[in-house]
Amino acid sequence: MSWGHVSEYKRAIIHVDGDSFFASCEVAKNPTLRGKPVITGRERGIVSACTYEAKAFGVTTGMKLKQARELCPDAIVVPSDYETYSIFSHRMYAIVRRYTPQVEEYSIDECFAEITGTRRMQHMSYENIAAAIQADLTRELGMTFSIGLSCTKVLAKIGSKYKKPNGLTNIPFSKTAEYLKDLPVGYVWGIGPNTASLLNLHGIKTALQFVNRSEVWVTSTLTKPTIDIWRELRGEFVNELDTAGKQTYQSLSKTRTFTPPSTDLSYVFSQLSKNVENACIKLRRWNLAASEISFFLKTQEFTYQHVRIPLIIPTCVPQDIIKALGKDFVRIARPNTLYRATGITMSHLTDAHHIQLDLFGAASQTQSVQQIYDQVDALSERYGKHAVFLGSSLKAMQQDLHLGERGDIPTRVSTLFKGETARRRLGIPFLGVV
DNA sequence: TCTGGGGTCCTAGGACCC
DNA sequence: TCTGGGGTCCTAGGACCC
Repeated sequence: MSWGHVSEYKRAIIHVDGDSFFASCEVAKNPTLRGKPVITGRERGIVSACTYEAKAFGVTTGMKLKQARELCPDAIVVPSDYETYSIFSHRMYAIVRRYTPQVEEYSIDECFAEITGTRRMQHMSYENIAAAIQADLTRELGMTFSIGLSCTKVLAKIGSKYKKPNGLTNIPFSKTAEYLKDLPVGYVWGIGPNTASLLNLHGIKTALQFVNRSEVWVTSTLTKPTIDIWRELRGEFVNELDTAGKQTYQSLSKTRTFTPPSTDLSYVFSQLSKNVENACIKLRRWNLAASEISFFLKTQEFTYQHVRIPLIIPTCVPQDIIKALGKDFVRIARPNTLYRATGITMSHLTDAHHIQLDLFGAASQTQSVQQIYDQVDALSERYGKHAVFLGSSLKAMQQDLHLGERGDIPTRVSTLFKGETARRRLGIPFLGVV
C-alpha cells in the first residue's frame, strides 16, 4: 500500500456488534431456549432477528414469518421485548467502559470504543484487549459478540462484519488492502445503494478500487459524507466518537401503519391522534416542547401528503397539536382514498421548562392543560401507558385493544434483572377517556 | 426488498439583505 | 428602474443508518 505515513495504530478503535442480538437476548433471558431456533418479531409478522439455529434452516432477517415457519416448523417465535434488549444493551456498554471511557453507544446492539493508549495499563496488545472485552461480554451476558479492531470507525466496522458470529478481526493499517480487495463498495458503512451505483458507473466495484482513486477525483466527484468514508478507508481518522450519548433530540416522530388500510377519514384521524399522543408522551419524558410539527398521510399507493405547521407557542400537549393540525387534515384528506399510515414529526424542540409566555397569556391555557398532563403521566406511570387517552384517538385505541397490541404483554422473567427492570405493566389498559 | 419505525446529517436553492 | 455582487438563514428533500 502506497498511501500515507500512518503508524499502525495512531488511534485504536474497536467496533462491538452483538450477534443476532434480539434473539440472543431472548435466549439469555430464558436459558431453556438455548440451542433452539428462536425468532423475534412476532408482532410485526416478519423476522426481526433469529438465532443461528434458525438461520441453519434458511431463515433470514426481514423474512415473512409465514415463510420462516415453513422453513423451520419448530421455530420458537416470540414478540420483541425492547425493555429486555435495552437492559442487555446497557450492560454491554458498561462492560466496555471498564476498559475505556471513550465509548460511543451507536445503537442498541453496537458500540464503538477508543482504546488508544490503554496497552501499558492492561499489559496487553490492542488485539488482546479486544479479546478480553469480548470474553467478558460473552461470560457475563450469555451471548456472543463480533469485534473489529482498526484505526478508524469505518475500518473497525468492516472488521466486526468480517467474521460472524463471535469473530475478532484485527485490521492493522498495513493489512487494510487484503480486507478491502474483495469487499463490494456498497458493503462499506455509509455507502448506500445510491452512492454504490454512482461509484459503479465510474468503474468502482470494490472498496479497494475506491480507496485507490485520487484525492482530486474523489473530492471533485463526491459529497462530504462519501469523501470522509474514503479518508477513513485509507486509515485517516475523521469520524470522532460521539461519547456524549444522547442528550436530546433534534426531532422526534411517531408513525404507524394500520391494517387493513382504510378510507374512513375519522378512523385515519384517530390514528394520527394516537400518534400525536405517543409523540407527546415522549416529548414530556424528555422535557421537550415542539415549535413546529409536520404530519403526513400515506396512501395505499405509497404516496405521501405532507403538511408542516409552525406553532406560535411550543407545546408538548396533544390537544394543542391536534387543534393545530385539524384544519389541514380536513383540507388534504381525500375521500374514497385508501390510507395505510399516518405519522407526526415534532421538530424545533426546546426545553419545556423555558417556554416563553406570550404577552396575552395565550400560553396560560396550555399551562393548565399541562398541569393535567402531569397527572396523566402519573396515572400512566401507575397503570401503564395509555391508561388515559384522548377521545379523538378512541377508534385507534379500540382497535389496538381488540388486536391485543397492548395489555396482553406477558410478564417477563424478571429475576434476572433485579433492580434493573422498568416497572411492569399492571394490565389496566383502559381507565377512561378524557 | 412489494416496502416497519425512528433517527441524523448534508446540500441545493430560495428568500432576504446590504 | 435596472444591474451587480456577495452574504446569511432557512427549508425541502436526499441519502443513509439500525
